[in-house]
Formats: sequence, structure tokens, C-alpha cells
Amino acid sequence: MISARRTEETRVSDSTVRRLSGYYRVLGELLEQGENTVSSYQLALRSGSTPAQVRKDLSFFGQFGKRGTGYDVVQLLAEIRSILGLDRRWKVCLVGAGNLAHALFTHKEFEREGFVIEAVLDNDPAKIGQRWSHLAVETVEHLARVVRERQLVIGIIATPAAAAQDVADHLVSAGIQGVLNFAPRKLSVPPKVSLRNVNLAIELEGLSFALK
Amino acid sequence: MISARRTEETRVSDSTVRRLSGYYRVLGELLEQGENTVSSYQLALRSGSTPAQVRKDLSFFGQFGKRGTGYDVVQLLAEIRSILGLDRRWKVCLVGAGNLAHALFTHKEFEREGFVIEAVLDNDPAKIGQRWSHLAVETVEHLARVVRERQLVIGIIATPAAAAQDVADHLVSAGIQGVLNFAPRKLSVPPKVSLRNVNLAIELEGLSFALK
DNA sequence: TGTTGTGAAGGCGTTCACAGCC
DNA sequence: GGCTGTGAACGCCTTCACAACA
Repeated sequence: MISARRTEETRVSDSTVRRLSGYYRVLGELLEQGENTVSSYQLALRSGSTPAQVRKDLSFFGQFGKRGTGYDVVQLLAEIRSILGLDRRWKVCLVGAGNLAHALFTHKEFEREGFVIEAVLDNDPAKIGQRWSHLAVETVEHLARVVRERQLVIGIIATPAAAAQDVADHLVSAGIQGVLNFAPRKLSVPPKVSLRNVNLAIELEGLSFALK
Repeated sequence: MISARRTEETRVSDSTVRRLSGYYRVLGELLEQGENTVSSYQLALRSGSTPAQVRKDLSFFGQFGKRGTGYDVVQLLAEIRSILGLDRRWKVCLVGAGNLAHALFTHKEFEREGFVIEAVLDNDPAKIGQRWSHLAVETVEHLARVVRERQLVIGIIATPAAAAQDVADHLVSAGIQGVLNFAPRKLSVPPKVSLRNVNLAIELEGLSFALK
């Protein structure tokens, strides 16, 4: 396998990374279907992109295809897995133990991709101590210690909006490297910490706007 | 209140609509805090945008500010509510009755903004008949009829990936106008149907990429 | 022939900068 | 003086188009 490494200092856009996730998913399906090779055209068709876009996206990371043939499914899958960092384990801290957190916790896909939730915390006494599978819900007062001691690198914030920035501050000071925020509030984190936001209301509002 | 209506045929970008949602949230907070006016600078600071961007975004829909003063909080809130279509009720159909669907169902924010879930459907006999608040989970076999009879306009797909396209097809043929898809699969819908995707795995993969 | 890889062109969203107005 | 509204400049992402090559 050719090492998937950027040779240039070109900044890869967020859109490109998101599309890589899409290609990754399609390649998994193609593998299950027993396909050996795939063209940029097919990959585009099944992932909702365009052939040129597929080739351009991949070109940021190397030359993975064969002219006249296309891409080897197994090889490209491995390349993208490596590019996206899915070939390792990511220790995750889940803050908030509400319905959304529980849905995320029970979601099998994450664990399959290497995202392993190793702590669940909340500030509700009624929830603290609850067993969630092999974990017990802990008090959010222990957040910083838990993150440090278990060396958790990604924090998922699934708390009410009012608590989100405070939680983020504690995560950051404890050394968290990435934050996935579900609270509908703009968070401030230092530039070295990666931040992604998922705001369900924004998506519904986007639909509402389009339907008007 | 000046009517919020686009005078030009300029296509408003998706980014602009998403930012409007952010401004909307900040304005709500400002209102609670008793602020009467707000400048593009403050709005940008609190929503994670830039002053020029705020003004440009708003300019697509009208002229809502006063030079030298800024924007009236109450008025701008009403304008954006109208622009985003949050001044009406949207009847929503929730397909899939798993943990994620339940989290969405119990989320109070949606109802507050006018998104009212009026049907929950699943194909699991063990779930059909379950009471979810004032609703009962119905069989997905009745999907088309339910959408038509209750005149539901937005469908939320919270099913496994394998079922998603089939559900989307039924929703579309029953006359649904917008789809919010949580299944990790690219959906095909006719151009007249609005489609938004929320893919939690993509967000985690984006973090993973950034942390590598 | 078929398909990739990629420089160049194109298009679109963001930022600038300033005229206009309160 | 302060802040908005907006045409113009800018920069980035996407698309094109074709040379390279299996």
C-alpha cells in the first residue's frame, strides 16, 4: 500500500474531508458486493459527487488509481481509512447523559470505526451512578480528572446550551484535542483544539427556509 | 415591520441560511438580556461570523438596520423568524423509532420553533403500538397514507442505512416536501424535494482527520 | 480505448473599503 | 462619529479539458 501522505503543504478543505467520508462508505459497500475496482465516475455516482471532484480530492493525498482501469477497492479503502485516521482507536468522553447522549452511546457504528466512549458524565444526581453498558455515569465534577487519567482525546458535548461553554473549557484545560458539540451554542476553543458542530435545529431551519 | 422579501433573484447560499440560524439564536439571547439594539460587530462576535458577513447576509433580504445605531433586536428577530419560515407550523413525520428518533422526539426545541412531530413509524413489531407521549408508534406500512391524510410536509429519516432510500421514496411519492436524513447513505430525491443530511460519523471522521 | 492526474479556467462565497445615512 | 449597505476585489473550491498512461 502506497503511503497516504500529503507531499505538498496544500491545506485540504473541509469539503474534501467530508467527501472522503462519503467515498469511504461507498467503498465499504462495493467491497461487500465483491467489486474489485471502481472508477471515479462510479464513485461519484454513488456518493453524490462528480468524477473530477473524486479525482481531485484523492490527488491531495497521492496517486491511487490506474489509468484505464480505475481504483482498486481494497487498496483505496485502506488508503482512505488511513487518511481519515480510522486505523486507530480514539478515546472519547461523552458529556451529558440525556436522550441524545444515549442515542450516540448505543450507536454501534462509532465503535466500529474506532471511536470508543470511555466515560459518560452528567451533573444530574439522578443519572450519576446509572449503568450504561459497561460504564457508570460519573459526575461532571470529575471531568478534568477523568480526561487526564484516561487520556481521552475527543469530547462530545451533549449538554444543554447553557452548560456547553463551561464543559468545553474544562475539556480543553484537561488536554482534550477535539470537540464535537451538539449544543446549540457557538463555542470558543483555542485554535489547536479541533471543533465540529452539529446543530439539529439549523438543519430543520434550513429545510423550513427552502420550503417557504 | 419591513417585509422580509428578496427583491432580486439572487440565489441565497446555504452558508448564509445557516448563519441566519446562528444570528437568530443570538438575537433570542440578546432579547432575554434586555438589549434593544445590536451592531453587526456584536452579532458577529457572538455568532462566530464577521461584521461584513452579517451585513451581507442580511442584505439579501432587505435593509433592516439603522446607520450609526445598528439593528433593532426585536425587529430583526421577527424578520429572521419570517425569513427562516419559523412563523408557522411544520408538520413532521418521524420514520424510525430507535434511540436517535426518541432523542429527536423528546427534544423540546423543535416544537418550540414550530416543528411538530405528528407521526412516528417503525417496522419493528415490538415498537409498533408503543406510546410516545400523545402518539402511538405506527407501522411503516402506513407511511404513505399517514403522510397524505395528515398532510405532513417534512420527513425525518432515522432508520438504518439499508432502509433509508426506500423510506425516502415512499415519503416523496406521498407528497413530502422536505427530508432530513440521519441515515449514513446518500439519498436520491427529486429536485423539488429539499434534502438535508446529518451524518454523525462524518463529523467524528472530520475530527479524526484533523487530529492525525 | 478507457480512465487517471492535474494545470488552468471558472464560479461562487467572503472580505474589503468606502459612500451613504443616522 | 458610528454603523450600515454594497459594489469590487479577493481567494478558494469546483469544473474543465487534456496529456499521460495502462
